[in-house]
Amino acid sequence: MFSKTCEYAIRALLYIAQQSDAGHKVGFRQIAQAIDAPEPFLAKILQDLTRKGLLQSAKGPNGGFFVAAMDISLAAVVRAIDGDKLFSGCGLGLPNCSETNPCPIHQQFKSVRAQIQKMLQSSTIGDFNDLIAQGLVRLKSA
Amino acid sequence: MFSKTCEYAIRALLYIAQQSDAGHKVGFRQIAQAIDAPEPFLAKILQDLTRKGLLQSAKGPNGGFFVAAMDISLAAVVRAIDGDKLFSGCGLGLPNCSETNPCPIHQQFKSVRAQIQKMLQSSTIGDFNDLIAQGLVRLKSA
DNA sequence: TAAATAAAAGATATTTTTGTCTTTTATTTA
DNA sequence: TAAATAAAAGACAAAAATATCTTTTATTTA
Ligand code: FES
Ligand code: FES
Repeated sequence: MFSKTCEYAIRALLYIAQQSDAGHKVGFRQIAQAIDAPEPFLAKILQDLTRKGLLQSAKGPNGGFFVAAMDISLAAVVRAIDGDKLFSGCGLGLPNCSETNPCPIHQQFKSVRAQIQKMLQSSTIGDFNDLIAQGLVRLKSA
Repeated sequence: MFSKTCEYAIRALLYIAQQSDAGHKVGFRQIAQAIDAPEPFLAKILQDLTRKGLLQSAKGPNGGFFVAAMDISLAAVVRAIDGDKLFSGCGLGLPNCSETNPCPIHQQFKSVRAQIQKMLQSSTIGDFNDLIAQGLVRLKSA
């Protein structure tokens, strides 16, 4: 569904959002540990998210990553990392999905695609702060 | 959503099913042309599908690929090629998606996943024969 | 100002996916 | 049986995704 990069990005943002909510900035090592991601790879992803404005960072002692806008949708994150293929691309990989030139599964796929978009559009990275803080959901395996 | 391999597999099966319905066996070159796929790569995929019984082949003159069972579901094709990650895997890439140890988006994702499965389970490779024969849907771009 | 801290950037490496080429085997028909 | 046809198999190649390592830059605090 999502690329590995995108999975790490979402998990990292959810974690950082929760930590920011609790008043903490976090370093990428700590984030990598919290979401079980490879450190240098995650660092790259965080840099990218920061450049794109989905995340903020501060250098120096007491620095780290933090979230300023809790109302960024998961859809925005997916779009930033994976592009909008998931939201408008053809299910069978054909170019230019359209009503006038549909592939066999176009109608059915279109509706599924809309469901996915709805799900991602209606959740923000701040929506899960409490669940995460209370330990009711996980961001890593172990 | 699906891997490129899986996209080619579905498009190829839909094409072969329609041709079989019309009484024709087809060679992999013709299939590659019909669905706009790289010939040798497609040949590999067809071999794999044949080994797995989703497709039949005949060697020699007047040979080619053909479909014996029109009632194979698209879900079975996806499962054969991409495995069942799409049907039971975690949306955030965590191992062992489960109710008791859910990730933040588990509930929402579970329902989307079920939608996808329903769509793929309720369509068979023979369901589109007429639409394809009438040229009402496409299997390639140009 | 010096030292410590932490992110940013750049170069490099590995793995997986996707795509290609050549040889072999099986089948049919003349 | 010989020739033609077509898939099967195996080795190989390129591209993209994923992951790692090292150096640089900015910031804070003592
Ligand atoms: S054309 Fe394939 S999903 Fe729209
Ligand atoms: S645990 Fe993530 S979708 Fe179920």
